[in-house]
Amino acid sequence: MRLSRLNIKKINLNDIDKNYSGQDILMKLGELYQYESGIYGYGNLWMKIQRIVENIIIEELDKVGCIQVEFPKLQPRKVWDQSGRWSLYTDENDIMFNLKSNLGEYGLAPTAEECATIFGANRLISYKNLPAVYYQISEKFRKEIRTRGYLFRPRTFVMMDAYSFDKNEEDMKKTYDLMHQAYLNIFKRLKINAIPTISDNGTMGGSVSEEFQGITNLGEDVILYDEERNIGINKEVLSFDNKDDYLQQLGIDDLSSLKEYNVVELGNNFQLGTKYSDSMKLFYKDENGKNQPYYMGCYGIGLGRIIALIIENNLLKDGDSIKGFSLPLVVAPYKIQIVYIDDKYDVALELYNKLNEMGISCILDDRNGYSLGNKIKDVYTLGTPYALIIGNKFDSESMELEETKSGNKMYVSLDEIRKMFLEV
RNA sequence: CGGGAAAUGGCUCAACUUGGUAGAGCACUUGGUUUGGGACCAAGGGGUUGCAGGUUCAAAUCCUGUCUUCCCGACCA
Repeated sequence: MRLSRLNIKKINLNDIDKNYSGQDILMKLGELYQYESGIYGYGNLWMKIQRIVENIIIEELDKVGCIQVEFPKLQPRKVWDQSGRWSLYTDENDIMFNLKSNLGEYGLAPTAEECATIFGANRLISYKNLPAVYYQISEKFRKEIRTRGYLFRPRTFVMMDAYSFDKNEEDMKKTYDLMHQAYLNIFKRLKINAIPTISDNGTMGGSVSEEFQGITNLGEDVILYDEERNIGINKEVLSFDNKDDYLQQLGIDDLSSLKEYNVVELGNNFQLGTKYSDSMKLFYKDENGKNQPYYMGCYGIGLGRIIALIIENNLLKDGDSIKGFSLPLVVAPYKIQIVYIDDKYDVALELYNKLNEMGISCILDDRNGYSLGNKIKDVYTLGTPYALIIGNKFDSESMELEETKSGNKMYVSLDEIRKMFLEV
């Protein structure tokens, strides 16, 4: 990408939000825009990162046999009436945006159990079709009473939600475990420390659930973490009447050995059992041709939260002041940002073309009127992991490559760059 | 929904206490000099101070209402 085409705004790093610096940098650049509380527009950088995160999630889910689909964002009321959750979501919890029109009443998807169950039941007619897992990655809409932390808790956000169908409880648990493992793989690839955590089941119904909590000092929740077994327990559980049941279930008897972390909920998985199959009266035929309920599970991952967490957890600081951030290589849409002094434009352009040909995506900072120093500073504000600096002493066999996260500089040839980025 | 805070140019803020019709830095435009770690000089554009009402000769400033945004809590696949 040529930076002259991106039209980012010049920013003053003294002005940025001290709490959510990374996201505020994107706001000030114009790469995020807030229309009103909790409703955002996303720029090039955010969307490119999102596509990468999506692809990693898709790859890992496909690996365990999940099927990518898409359910409607505009959901007819009758779909929600079928499970009896319309009033729960529009009155009692008042979480769903709903609207009336001359065509009828609708809700903007806050989740999709009903749609998924209908969709699944339409084609999972026989026990021979089971198990099955359908998932989508799409925007969700929720009337969050209080938005918070930019994209950590907005009112519209992108989420992966999956729905599993099984013959019985035992199979449901197997699928649940399979998804658990897929989640661990996803977070591992994203370089995020996400801890499987026990907590309250909420209003989803079903008996078993777990959260995947990402460690960040901006976190809303507090968990106690058992490092040895890589399992956490939400601190709120300790105030429950039946907290001993939870602790016993986990085999925890000494709370003092657990570490406390602030976390943000990145994923949440549930064993739903037959709740939706029963309430919506949607069944499959067993070996004897009799109706049987689906044992379902649902599984969610918040993409926006993942991206926000990655950005906020990888800030670059100079003392107390924020310089920018540095994306982990796996999620960086552009791996290298080429900055040059004006009379080295030809060299820079040639390198830009060669890197692109090699399949190493990069940014060419071809803006006019910027000093080399200006351009280097903007590498940090865009989060690009590496800066290729082309100055007076340029030597094609020993080019200056700065790793922004560490500030370390190395001197490499094009061939060595190829090895670094393509043969990892 | 309970508690708190703030609304002044694109951004971050000042002026409000003690009323006299708005100012700085950054950003933007033009010209010139710079160009290796967020340069400089000169000129210029942009705000009926969130909205409505009240007090007053006079309101960004005082009073009332209201909308919005942010923070704490409650809530929350």
